[in-house]
Amino acid sequence: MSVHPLSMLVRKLEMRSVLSDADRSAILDLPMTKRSMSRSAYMLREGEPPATCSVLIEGYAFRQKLTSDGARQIVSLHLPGDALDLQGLFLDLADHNIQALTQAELAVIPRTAIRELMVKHPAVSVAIHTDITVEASICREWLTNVGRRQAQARLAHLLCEFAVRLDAQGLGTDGSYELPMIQEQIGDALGLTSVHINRTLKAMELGSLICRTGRSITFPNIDALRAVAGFSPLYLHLGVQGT
Amino acid sequence: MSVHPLSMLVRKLEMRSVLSDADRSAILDLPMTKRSMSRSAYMLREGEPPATCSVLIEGYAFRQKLTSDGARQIVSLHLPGDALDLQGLFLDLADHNIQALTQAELAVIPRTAIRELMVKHPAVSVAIHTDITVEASICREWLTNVGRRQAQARLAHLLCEFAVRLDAQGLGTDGSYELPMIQEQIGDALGLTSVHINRTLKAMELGSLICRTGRSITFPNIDALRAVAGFSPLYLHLGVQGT
DNA sequence: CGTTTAATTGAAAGCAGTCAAACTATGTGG
DNA sequence: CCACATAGTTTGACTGCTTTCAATTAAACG
Repeated sequence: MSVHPLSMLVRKLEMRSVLSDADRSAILDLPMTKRSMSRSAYMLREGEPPATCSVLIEGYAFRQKLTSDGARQIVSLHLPGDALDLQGLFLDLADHNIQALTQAELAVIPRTAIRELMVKHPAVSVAIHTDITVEASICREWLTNVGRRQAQARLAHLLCEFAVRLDAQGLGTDGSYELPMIQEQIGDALGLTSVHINRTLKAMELGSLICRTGRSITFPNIDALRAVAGFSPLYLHLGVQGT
Repeated sequence: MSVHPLSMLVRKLEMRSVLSDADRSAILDLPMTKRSMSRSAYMLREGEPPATCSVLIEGYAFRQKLTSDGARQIVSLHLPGDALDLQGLFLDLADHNIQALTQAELAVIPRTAIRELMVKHPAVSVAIHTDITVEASICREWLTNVGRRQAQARLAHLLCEFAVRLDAQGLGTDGSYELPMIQEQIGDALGLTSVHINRTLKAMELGSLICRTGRSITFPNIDALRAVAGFSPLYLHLGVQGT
């Protein structure tokens, strides 16, 4: 059964906004070209005008900023079904880089097409703005995570968030998943070094908070993990199901 | 000469979006009630539905999140003319707290009035969404600041940002300003302790990056400060003037 | 297989945190 | 205007989390 490439985006927008049949099909009728990105490939660079807006069909991606002395901070993570850079619709120049985290498949949509869609379908406009706003909320939580939690809690928090978001996109595998990031990237997302990520993972394993086989992680006691993280999913704005 | 309370908001929105005379006066005609907030008073609490949307007329405010073990992270700072919680228009529950940083004057506007305004005036809608998006951009930069810079660069970055934003709102006093935060709040914004803020301020004073008299700060060499911070104002999306 | 990339581990150093005390400013009531 | 209380700043000594540097092992890839 072949699924429409944008159906996951529709699904995601409908988690937080109400769309009519007309809205739905207008989204699915958006003009788009498919594109494959290899691991680490740049989809957008800081300082460039965001020409297009893509939706992740398969694989993972992240946004990233570099400081003047070359350090990297990952500022967001994207799952299949996520729209990359909807915010670029409102800004002339990108303030960050977007990169493929794994080999990825994109649906590339012209900015103008989305703009027109938003004018014709106010509900879609609201849905898109809601999505942008939720992303901002996640960023605030990440800031809190990096600014105010220690390594283990920070890492636990990221793992909890990833689990909830996978579930929300219908990609959940119940108590276990394949983490698409190498330890250096985890560090870049959490404001830590890869070496310390390694040690922290080991410590969490020792504490029976996680089990690892390669890059696949299992959570024997998700409640304990949430407690360590101080995780509360309110900021993901998923409604009651995200509890 | 008495100025309209919302004129600073209009000014701010026009920095990044084009508004017609009709758009401008529609904003100025928004129904509102004035309200005074004393220092530290809460304007919105996490978990609550955001009932209204206020604009800061005078004084300063900040957003803040608390972790489960009581630590606080300040996630944004607001100057006179800033709209507080425009993003609340799209979410059912607040994911953070908003507090007055100093004694402050607000124009409180009903959510519905803004919603109606946005429907009738698409340009205002775009301006508001642009504003929300820029706030998200600032959050990403803060995340990078906290995650990847050391104390002195982190603090220097905050000081640079504050200077540029004051200028942009027409509140600049050229090479010097009164910082509205106590050292503990600076620490909460930067993911550091108040003690360390104190020591870092002292170090920067010794290094002739800043001069202090009470809470007023002067910048004898703003270029050196920017260099220490690795500050680039692109993320504020002010156009060329923010360079 | 050999090569590259990533994970792991150890030892040492450093940045920032903690705790506690002293000092200064600010504000209030008498 | 003083005395006192409170809030905020400053400083010292010590601890500790995280980084750095370097080397080793394991995994992934062509």
